[in-house]
Amino acid sequence: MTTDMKSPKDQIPVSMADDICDEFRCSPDKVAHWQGKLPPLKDVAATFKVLADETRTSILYLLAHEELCVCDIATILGTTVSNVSHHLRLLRAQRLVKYRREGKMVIYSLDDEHVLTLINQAFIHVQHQDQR
Amino acid sequence: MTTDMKSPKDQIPVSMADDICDEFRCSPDKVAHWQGKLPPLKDVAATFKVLADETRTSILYLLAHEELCVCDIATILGTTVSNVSHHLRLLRAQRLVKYRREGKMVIYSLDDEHVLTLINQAFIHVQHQDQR
DNA sequence: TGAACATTTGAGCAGTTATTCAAATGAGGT
DNA sequence: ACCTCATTTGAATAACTGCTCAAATGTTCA
Repeated sequence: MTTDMKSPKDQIPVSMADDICDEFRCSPDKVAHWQGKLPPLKDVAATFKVLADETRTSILYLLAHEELCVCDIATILGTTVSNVSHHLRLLRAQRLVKYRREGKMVIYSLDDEHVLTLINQAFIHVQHQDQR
Repeated sequence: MTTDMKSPKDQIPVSMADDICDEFRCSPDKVAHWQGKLPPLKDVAATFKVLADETRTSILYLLAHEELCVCDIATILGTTVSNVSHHLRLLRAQRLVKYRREGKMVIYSLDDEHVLTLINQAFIHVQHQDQR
């Protein structure tokens, strides 16, 4: 899960970076128009990265319907408890899920209803793509 | 970009798989309820995977506003033409962008308005997360 | 035809990611 | 205190991803 994308320009010493003029080759106007106007798409991509894993989307989908313990999630998804726990840690860090202890078990539930909108939209997108 | 997640159960010989009863440990009812009821979240995750890269979301964002040649995209994003071309190939395979030749140049444009909904939702999600 | 430019392609590399295993932690029951 | 069960954690590994470079393809123009 990379956080920053490195622009090759950053590694070039300033003295050599005067080929900036070359940057405006094809359509100077179009290129100039976008100077510094790009929104923070890094964060957007990061959001998608969290959802770009079947195990994680499945966990979120399950928790959207009912709260579950780690063991149940692992059993339902047909994977290891350890594996699920690792993914839950990531989802917890993103504050997408919350948890509470109940005896020996830890019960997880959804902590962000809004991601469901995102998942549902992706669902629609898949169907939308299939009929093409 | 992985397509399938492997269930460990698949590698276990049938004779040993009779510990299936153990699968229903914590909440048999909850686990049973989900048997075969999970929607195709693999496709959903795959959709997110395409968008889980800053360069690609940036390309889509740019093309949502105007059509551009490869060189311009590369210049605006501050990366290599080659790199952009690789990403465009992926987006083309997903039918998210289309292209036409114009002289020596190849002009790319958006071919799927619906992904913008997804990107916009992700934007909202980011803002929604920031104020917590 | 050949030079110049725009784009594509393939190979290789470095960094990242998902999964597994083994060991550690925590909590309840005897 | 000990044993058992549920979960967490860390290390190790195999697979994947994005980027770069060099070479190939395609197109225009002289």
